[in-house]
Amino acid sequence: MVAFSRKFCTTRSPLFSHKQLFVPQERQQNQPFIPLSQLQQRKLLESQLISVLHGCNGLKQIKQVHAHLFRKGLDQCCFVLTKLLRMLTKFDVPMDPYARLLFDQVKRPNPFLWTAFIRGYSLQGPFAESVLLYNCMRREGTGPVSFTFTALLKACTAALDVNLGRQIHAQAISIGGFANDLYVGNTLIDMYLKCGVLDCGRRVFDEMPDKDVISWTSLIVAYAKSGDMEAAARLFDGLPEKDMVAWTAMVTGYAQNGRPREALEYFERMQDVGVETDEVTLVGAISACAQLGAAKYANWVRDVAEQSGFGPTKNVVVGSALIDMYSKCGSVEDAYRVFEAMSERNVFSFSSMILGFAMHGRADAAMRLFHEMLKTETKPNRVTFVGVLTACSHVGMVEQGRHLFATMEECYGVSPSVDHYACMVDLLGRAGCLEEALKLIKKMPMEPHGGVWGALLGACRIHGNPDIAEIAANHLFEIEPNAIGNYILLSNIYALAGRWDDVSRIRKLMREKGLRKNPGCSWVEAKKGVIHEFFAGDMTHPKSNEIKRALEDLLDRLKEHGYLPNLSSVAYDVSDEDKKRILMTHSEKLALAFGLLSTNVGSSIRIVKNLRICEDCHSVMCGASQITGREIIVRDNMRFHHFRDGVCSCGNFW
DNA sequence: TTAGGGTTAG
Repeated sequence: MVAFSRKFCTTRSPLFSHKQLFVPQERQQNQPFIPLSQLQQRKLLESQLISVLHGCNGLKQIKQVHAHLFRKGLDQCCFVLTKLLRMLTKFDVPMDPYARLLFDQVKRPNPFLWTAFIRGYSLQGPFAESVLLYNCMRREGTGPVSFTFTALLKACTAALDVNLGRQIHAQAISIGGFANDLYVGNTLIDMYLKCGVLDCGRRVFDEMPDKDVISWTSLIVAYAKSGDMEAAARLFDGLPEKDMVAWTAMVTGYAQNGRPREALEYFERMQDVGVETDEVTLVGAISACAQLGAAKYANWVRDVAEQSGFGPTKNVVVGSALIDMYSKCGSVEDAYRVFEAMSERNVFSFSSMILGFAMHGRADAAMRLFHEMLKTETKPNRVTFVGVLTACSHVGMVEQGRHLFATMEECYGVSPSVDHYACMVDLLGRAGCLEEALKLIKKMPMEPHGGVWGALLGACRIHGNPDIAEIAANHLFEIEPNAIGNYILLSNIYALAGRWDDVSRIRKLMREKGLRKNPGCSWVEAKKGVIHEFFAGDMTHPKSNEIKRALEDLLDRLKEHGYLPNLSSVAYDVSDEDKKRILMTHSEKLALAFGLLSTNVGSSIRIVKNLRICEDCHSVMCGASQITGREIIVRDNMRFHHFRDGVCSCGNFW
C-alpha cells in the first residue's frame, strides 16, 4: 500500500496530488509492510480513482482521469467508468459525443455501466435514446438491474409518455419482479402521477409490498396538486413516520390551494413536533403569509427563517419570497429592507420588489429600481415587465408605459406576451383611452385572455362606459362563463348609467346560471395580531353595538368636514335611505370601526378585503385617516391603498 | 436510483 501510494503521488497531474491520496510519512514508517496481491492492488487503485472522480469539479478533470485509466490499463473497468459517466451527468456534460465514444470503447459493459449510460439520456434527452439503449442491452444478453428501470421510468416521466411508462412497468413485472423493488415502485408512482394518471399511481402504491415515506409523500403531493387536500391530509395522517419533506408537502399543498390558514397550521405543528425546517418549507409558509396578508404571521415566519439559518441574507429564494410576502402584507418598507439586506439578488428578487412598489402605488420607486437592475448582470424577464407596466398603469404614466411596451422586445429581448397586452389595456383604459385600448386588443397577434377583456371592463367601470363594457363582458362571458365578478361589474356599470332594465337582465342571467354573489368580507388585525372577520351587513360580532355607535360617530364627524354618502356605490334600484343603510354596513367600514375601537391610538389599521373597495368606503377611509390621524392600509382584491392625512397612495385611481 | 420550492396583470 505504501509503495503504491507513493508511486501514485508522483504523477505530474495536479489532480492526483489530491489530499485524499496523501499518505503521511509517520504512518508509512510505523505500519508493517504487507505485500498486496495483484487483485488487491487493482481494487485499491479502483477505489482511489472513485475518490478522485468524486472530487472532480468539471469535464477537464474527468478527462484527465479517463486518460489515466488508459495508462493504468483500466480503460475496460466498468466500476470506474460507471462513476465517470455519472460525474459527466452531474456536470451536465452532454452524452454525445464524449460519453458515447467512451461507452463504445468498452467491449463488455456490465449492467451498471449500461444503466449509467441509459440514465444519462433519461436526464438530458433525447429520452427515446434511453429506450433504444435498453433494447441494445437486452439484445446483447445483459440483464437489467433495478437502477435500469428507475432510469427508464425517469425518461418516460420527462417525456410525459405514459404509454411507454406502462410498457416499462410491464417489463419490470415480467423480468425478475423488479416492480416489487422499493425504488422502482416509488419511481413508478412518480411517473404515473406526473403523467396525470393518479389512479394508476394510487394502485401501484396500494400494491407495493414495502412502502417508505417517499412513496407516501409522492402520493400526498399528487392529491395536493389535484386540489384534493382532504385526500392528501388523510394520507398524511396515516403516514407512520413524517419527515421534513412530507410536512413540507402539506404546507405547500395548502398554500398552493389558496388555504393559507391551514398551511400555517401545519407549519406551526411541524415546529411543535420538532421537525427541522429548510428553505423549501419556509417558501411554502412565506407564500401562505403573503396570501393571508397578516403582519403577525409574516414576522413570525421571518423569525423562524432567521433561526433556521435561511434568512434573506443567506438564501436568495427565501429572500425573494419574503419581499413578496411583506409587499402583500402591506409593508413595502419591510420588503425593501429585505431586498437591501440580501447578499445575492436575482430576477425574482428584482421583479418581486418592482411588483411590490407597483402594488403600493410607488411608481417612481419601481422605475428607479428597474433602471438600477438594468445596470446589473440580472436581465429583466416577462414578470419584470409586468411589474413596470403595472407601476405605470396605477399612477397614470401613460407615455412612459407606451414607450416601455414599444421597446421591450428590441431593447431588452422580452417579446410582449398576452399578459403585457393586458397591462397595456389596463394602462390605456384607466387613463380613459378606452377606444385605443379596444383597438389594441383587436390588433393583438395572439388570442386575448380573460385578463385582457377584464382590464377593459374594469376601465369601463371607472369611466362609466356601458357600450364598450358590453363588448368586453360578452367576450368574458364566453371565456369565463362562471366568473361572477364580470356579471356584477357589468351590472354595476349599467346601474351607474341608470340602465335598470339591463341591470335586471344581467341579474336574471346570473340566476339562470345559478351564480350567487360573493358576500363582501373584510379582515382587520386587532391587538396581539388577532384577526377579526366582518361580512357586509353582518351584525353578529360580540361588539356589534359598540361598532355601530363608533361608525355612526365617525360618519357624523366626517359629515361636518363635508362628507356626503356616495349613493352611486350601491348598485340596487332602491330608495336613497336604503342605499345609505346598505353603505353603512359595508364590511370594510365595520372593520375600520372595529379597528379604531380595538387598536392603540396612533397605531395603523390594516384591513384586507376580498372584493374591490367601493368609492364610498374609499372616501370614508380618506376622511377617517385625516380626522383620526391614523394610517389606514387596505388591501382589496386589486391592490393596496395607504390612507394618510386624507390622501390615498392610489391617487383615487383604482 | 425514489418525494417537497419563489415573482404575473382584470
